[in-house]
Order: sequence, then structure tokens, then C-alpha cells
Amino acid sequence: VKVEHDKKAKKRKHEYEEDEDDEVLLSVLVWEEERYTDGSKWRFLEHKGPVFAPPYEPMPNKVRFYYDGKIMKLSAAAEEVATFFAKMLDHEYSTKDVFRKNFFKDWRKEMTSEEKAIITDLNKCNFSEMNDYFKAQSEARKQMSKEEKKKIKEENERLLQEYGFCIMDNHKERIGNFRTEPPGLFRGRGDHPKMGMLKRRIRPEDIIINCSKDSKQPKPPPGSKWKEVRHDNKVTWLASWTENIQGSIKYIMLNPSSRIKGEKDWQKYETARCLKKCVDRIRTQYRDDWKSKEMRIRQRAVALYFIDKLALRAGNEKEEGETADTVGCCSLRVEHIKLHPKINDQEFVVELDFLGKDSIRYYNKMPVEKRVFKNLQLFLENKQPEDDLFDRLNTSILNKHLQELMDGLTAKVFRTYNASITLQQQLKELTCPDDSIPAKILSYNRANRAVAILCNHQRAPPKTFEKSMQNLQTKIDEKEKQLSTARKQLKAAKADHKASHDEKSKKTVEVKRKAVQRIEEQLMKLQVQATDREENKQIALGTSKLNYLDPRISVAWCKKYGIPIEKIYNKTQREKFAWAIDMAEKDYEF
DNA sequence: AGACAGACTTGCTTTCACTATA
DNA sequence: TATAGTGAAAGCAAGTCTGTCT
Repeated sequence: VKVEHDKKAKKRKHEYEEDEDDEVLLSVLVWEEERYTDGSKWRFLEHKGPVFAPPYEPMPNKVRFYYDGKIMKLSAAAEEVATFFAKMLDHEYSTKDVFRKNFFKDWRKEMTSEEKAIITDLNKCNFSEMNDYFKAQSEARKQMSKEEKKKIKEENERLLQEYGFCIMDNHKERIGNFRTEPPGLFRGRGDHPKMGMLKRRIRPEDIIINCSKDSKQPKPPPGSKWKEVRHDNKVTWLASWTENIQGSIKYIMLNPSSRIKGEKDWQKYETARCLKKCVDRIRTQYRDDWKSKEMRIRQRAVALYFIDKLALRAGNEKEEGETADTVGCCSLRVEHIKLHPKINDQEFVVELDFLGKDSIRYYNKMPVEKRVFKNLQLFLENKQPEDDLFDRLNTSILNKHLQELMDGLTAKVFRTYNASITLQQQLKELTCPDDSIPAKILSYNRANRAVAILCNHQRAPPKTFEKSMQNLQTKIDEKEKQLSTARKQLKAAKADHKASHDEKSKKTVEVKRKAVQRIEEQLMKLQVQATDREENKQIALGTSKLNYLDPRISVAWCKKYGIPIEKIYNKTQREKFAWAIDMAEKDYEF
């Protein structure tokens, strides 16, 4: 694959050489010429460092804070943190006990000793004037004149041009996130024990800069210093800092359109295609292992079966009390699984119910093979609800085993493989060559949806869902009325023509016929749209499209059926998948 | 083997900005 | 010309997995 692609890339490179504007495209086409074998990620790296959050602007004097009904002027530090809470007054978070408790504790740390002595109860704090002020501000922002908006836009564009790009090796690349995260209150997902804690402001002194020795080093803002400047070309990040909630490191990295991200993405799908070649063998083996006399092997084999069949995540252990209580395959507990030897005419039914990544609920009830069922019964023996289902297994053991089965194989490769193979197979099954383009796109979305369901990619139904559905229905009703009017007119025109047989009436018939046809098409399009949207109410297609589906499958499908690629991928997605758009022909097979 | 740090991918929600419409 | 509705983009939290240290 590589050799063939290299040839093609060279050819295209030549074609594009004169076109200097097309730098981005060019850089995509020549990736393959710059791969390193020693684990280094680049030779040259130059950038301007991150953009920092703007400093705190104190509240105008007229905006007051009240404690226990009395006006109280806060110190700048305490006031800033108070505004973080004030901004969230309308959010459900601000009513949660844990959130309030964490916030109050961290807020008090920012107070002067006088403030600390007075402010002892969050319930006696009144932030409403601050809240009103921010609402007014956001209203004012919306009301800004065209010129003011334009000015802001230009300033943003200037910042993007200056800080949003870097030079990596021979190419100018877009940076993904070139700003540090602003201070605020931490919003964990699900039942997070740290929600409401203060996320502190990031200063230049917190930042580690990574760039090449021979590059022009970024300058810290006047009067400040970087924490460190290093030159590590074994990593891809440009800058990093340690965040104070979990103590984890945050990075500034390149945009998905960059060579370094694109190559990695491509590699990911190649690994998944590798799995395709040996998945039969692996399946045979884990089925065999269900009979092993060793408990650890049986557990490993059943877990792998779940990962393969149900597309579960690996499930690393997490530190208790530090994050929301969520699990994946290896960390499933007894309380997450129910076994039904017989239910509704089905035998050996397993019911899984747990909170996965981002505290999204996974619920599934499915029949499994008898051997799996019997094994699960065995694993559950003499255990408490909070005990691990797979007590002899963890992700490290599992991945070590997978590594032995195939080079580069880890648990998540199964998700990539099953997602991509499902898309390919569903597209084959659902696409009718004679369908209109909108109908074909509906088929595509349905194939995409099948994958999203497999991977349990959900979303909260949009707040405007019901209304937007109604709007669409209104449009459909109107279109139907239009159609019936147009049909009547066509009928009348036909009758007229039958009576007179003249040229003019013949033309009218043609015109009316065309009109009916056009309206029919428009109606169909609207109906397809309504179906699509309804089926998508709680399902998020984005994640699978961006992270799990080999883009070459979609590109090939578009080429095969003459669908413009813009209908499937928007501008950003086309940039991210430029490598695939360039590479895949209509006969590409995952 | 297990703990932990680090790097990178994945995932949902919120905000932004554009476009169609009144 | 303002507004509403929408898709795109931004934001950042939360996973996976590797490597190192003990």
C-alpha cells in the first residue's frame, strides 16, 4: 500500500508544485516522504507559544455582591472566583450539593481573612447582580454593530495567523488549540466528586515549551518566564501545563489536518485492517479458551468476546473518589450484569447495565452462547455486587495477550475494526444504485447510525428538537398542498390541451409537468430529512464518523455512486481526511 | 506485578457564526 | 434588517495505552 501511495503522492506533488497557495494540500501529499524510523516525530519545530486567557476585569462598582442581605465589596481575587459561580447560576450544576461544597471550599481559599470571617455560608450569598450583568453583557455582544463585530473578527483572525500555526519540518501546520484554558469552575461529567472546584489561571510560569533547538524560541509575555523550554522530538506537543484538578498534563497539539495527526490516523486504520485478516483466527482461539481449565484464561476469553461482539471499551481501573464511577469491559462489576437462563423464549440472555465513558449509560440485553453464559455464572459465584466480574483480568493483561496475537493489537482496535467493517457492510446492503442522491445519503446516514448504535454514541436530545421537527412537518404539509395544487393545474392544462390541441397549451402542459416533478422531488427531500432527523434524535453520528470509520470507505462509496464528497464531509472533515480523499478509489475495500 | 506519569485519542456539550426567513 | 434556526467549530473532560520506576 505504501509504495503504491508514495508513487501517487509524488505524481500529484509534481502536479501541484506550481500552485504555491495550495500548501496545505501539498503537505498532505508528501507526508510519506518524511517518516522516521527512530521514534522521532519531527526534526524542526517552531511556534509562538500559547495565547493566554485575558486578565480578570473587575466588576463595575454598580454591580454588587450581597452577603446575608448586606452589600459587601469583595477583594479582586475573591470577586473573580465569585463571578465564575455567578455565571453558572442558571445551570443545574450550581444547585448540586457537591458542586456547591467544592466551590465554596475553593472560593474561601481566595478570600482575605476578613472576608473569610464574614462569608461562612454559601446560602447567604447573593450573586444575582453579577449574573444579571453577564446576561446584559452577552446581550450587548449580540447587539453590537457590524463594524464592531468585524473588528473583533479581524482581531481573532490576526491572533490565529500569529499564534495558530507552527512550522513542523518543512510545512506550516495549523495548531489545534493554541490558547490555554481560562480559569473557571471545573465541570466534571456524571457524578463527579470534584465538580465545582476552582480551575486556576494558567501563567507563563506554568508552561513548558517544546520546540527544536535551531528554531526561534517563543517569547514569554513581557515580565514573565516559561517554566521550561525543552527540545523533545519524541513527542508531538508544542506546549504543556499541569492542570490543578486531577494533576494531569494538558497539551497544545496540532490540528487533525496536520501530517502528524493524519499519519497516525491512517496507521490506526491499517492496524484495524490487519485485524480483519486475522480476526477469524482470534475468534476461534477465544472460543476455544472458554473451555480452558485456567480461570484467568476463561475470563480473558469472555471479556474479549464482549469487546469484539459488543464493542465495549477496554475498561482501565480508575482511582476511587477521584472521578465519576464509570466502567468498561475489564472493570465491569457484578452489579452491572444480570443473567437470565431463560426469558421471553430466549435462552442464555445477558443483561448489561452500567455507566461507561462520560457517564453514558450502556444498556443491552442479548442472548449469548451457552459456554459464555456458563462461564459468566462461574465468575459470579460467591461474589458481592461491588466485586469485579473479571477478578483475574485487567487491561494490561488483556492487551499483553492481544499483542501476542497480532502486532499492534489492543482492545480499542476491535472498536475501530467492527465500526469500519459494519459501515462497509451496511453501505453495501442499504445503497440502491437507482436512488436519488438524497435517498442515498439517507442510506449512508443509516449505515453511520448502525455504527453509532454499536458503539453506544449517544447525545442529549437537542433542546430545540421538538420544535424543529414541527417546523419541518409544517414545511412538508405546505409542500403537499403545493403539490396537490400543481397536480390540479397539470390536470387542467392537460384538459385544455386536449380541447384546443394548440402549441401554447402543449407548452403549458410541459411547464406544469415539470413543476409537479420539481415539487415531488422537494417533498421527497423533506420527508427524507424528517426521517433522518427523527432516527437521529438520541444518537450522535459525529464521534464514529470522526474517530472510527475508515474515511476511505466513505470516499470510495461517494466515488462509486457519484455522490459529491461535500455531502458526506464538511470542510473541516475534508481537511482531516485529505489523505483518504486523495488515496481511495471507488473499489477500495476496507 | 503494580503504581504512576505521560502522551495521545475519543466523546459530549456549549458556543459561534452563517444562512434562510419574516 | 433583525431574528431564529442550524451546522460547524471550540472546548475540555475522560478515556486508552505505553513506558518507567520500585
